[in-house]
Amino acid sequence: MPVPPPLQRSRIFDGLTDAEREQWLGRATRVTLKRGETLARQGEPARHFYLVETGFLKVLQLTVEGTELIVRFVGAGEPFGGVVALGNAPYPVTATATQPSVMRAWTRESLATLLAATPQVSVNIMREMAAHMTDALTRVRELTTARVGPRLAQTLLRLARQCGERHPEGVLISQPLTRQEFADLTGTTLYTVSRTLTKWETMGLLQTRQRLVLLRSLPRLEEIAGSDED
Amino acid sequence: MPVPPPLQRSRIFDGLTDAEREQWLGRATRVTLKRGETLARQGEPARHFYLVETGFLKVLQLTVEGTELIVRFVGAGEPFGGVVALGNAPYPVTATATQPSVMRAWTRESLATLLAATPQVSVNIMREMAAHMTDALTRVRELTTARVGPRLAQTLLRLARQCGERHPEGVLISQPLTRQEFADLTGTTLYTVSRTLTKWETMGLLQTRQRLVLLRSLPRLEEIAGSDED
DNA sequence: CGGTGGCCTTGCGCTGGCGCAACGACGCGC
DNA sequence: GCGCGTCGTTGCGCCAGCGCAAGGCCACCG
Repeated sequence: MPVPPPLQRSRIFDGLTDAEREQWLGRATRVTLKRGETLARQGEPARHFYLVETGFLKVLQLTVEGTELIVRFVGAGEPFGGVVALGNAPYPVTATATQPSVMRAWTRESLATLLAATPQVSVNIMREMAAHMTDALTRVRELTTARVGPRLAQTLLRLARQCGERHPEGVLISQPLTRQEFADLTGTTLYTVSRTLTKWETMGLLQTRQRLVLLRSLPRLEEIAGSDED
Repeated sequence: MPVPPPLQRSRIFDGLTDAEREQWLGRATRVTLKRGETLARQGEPARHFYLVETGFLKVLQLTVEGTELIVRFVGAGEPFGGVVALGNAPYPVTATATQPSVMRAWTRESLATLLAATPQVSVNIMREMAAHMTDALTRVRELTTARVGPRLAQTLLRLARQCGERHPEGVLISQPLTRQEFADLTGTTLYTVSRTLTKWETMGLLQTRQRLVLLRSLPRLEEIAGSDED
């Protein structure tokens, strides 16, 4: 049985032999999710470690008052729940499929066994986590120092890196996102997002149709992201 | 040679026998820092893993433009640099002593050897890191939703947890911090911090002398922190 | 003891961006 | 084709909080 490419290329398996990869994948079960279904709920005990085979997840944190924070998106080849499944803390976040998705899942026990056999993977998981940490700190820094314009530009560029598709006229952010979601990611309101995007659209920097955004000039967006103007 | 108490109690060594602890500490070297000296600089290769024996560190992230973000403080018994020392990424942050400090240091190589012998420690490190992640996300959420008042109250309460000392009239934040530092931690300006603290002082919620803050009513501060008023 | 430098306070004017309200566009189901 | 629900746009008023500028307090030093 051939292993699907995205899993082969997952950074989680960096430095492993093909045999070791097979060993991991042989122990996994498959979970399929419909659009909108939830994989893990904040507060529930973390029983599994997941890897996205195909699809896309939205990771949320819910506050006591019910407001939600979009933590990140998880695409093909990316892991979810690695660290918590090792300790015995509950999931600190909720993960929901934003499109039909197929996951590979390992139980805590399999994970422990496999990590003991191939310790390189735990280093890879930590590396992944360190990257998320850097991301989170970048967000904090931007929120405390940058104005809305640059922050929104950053958000667009980050999304382009995470789920951008090459397109004849630029880079298309392949995930449909509402204005509210852009606002949540940027730390502003849907009104300001709407106003700013329409302004940039008239300037020719990008193009929006429905919930999709096509970035037409990465350099100029990077310029905005780096400056303190919008 | 008796092991200093703060290290004994470090969460990093949870689940270890006394002998295993001794094994770790026997491999460590001691580093002493004067006030203001820097232990690790952002961008430098991460060669060591540290544990604070006594003292206090300020962890900063510097932006390209030179603005600095206070990431966290590290007190006695707490680790620094655990994850990066495992991978081969450079330090993502700078750590500076805010008072005379004594550290224990392990090289990458010792760390790898010791972790192989006592894998529980890597789980402990990950747990620690997960806590920092939660902290960072809490900060992001607060910055995007809460007003300055509640955020500042949160900051004070967090500091009280990290380095609070019982005091006949309340809890004293044992670290001297400038208004600018409170502002950096809260995501506001020194002006607003000053105004808010003086207001709370007249209300009897707290008392400031020099750079020290004495919290006199945790319940009322928690109330402010949780509401959307100030 | 007077000077110097670092930190804190506070009055004041200004504005970025929030958020209501009203309306428009689009897709979907019946 | 019509109605309904979701999402996006935009005019407008408003205010939280920023940041300058001026002044005060305090510690430290020669």
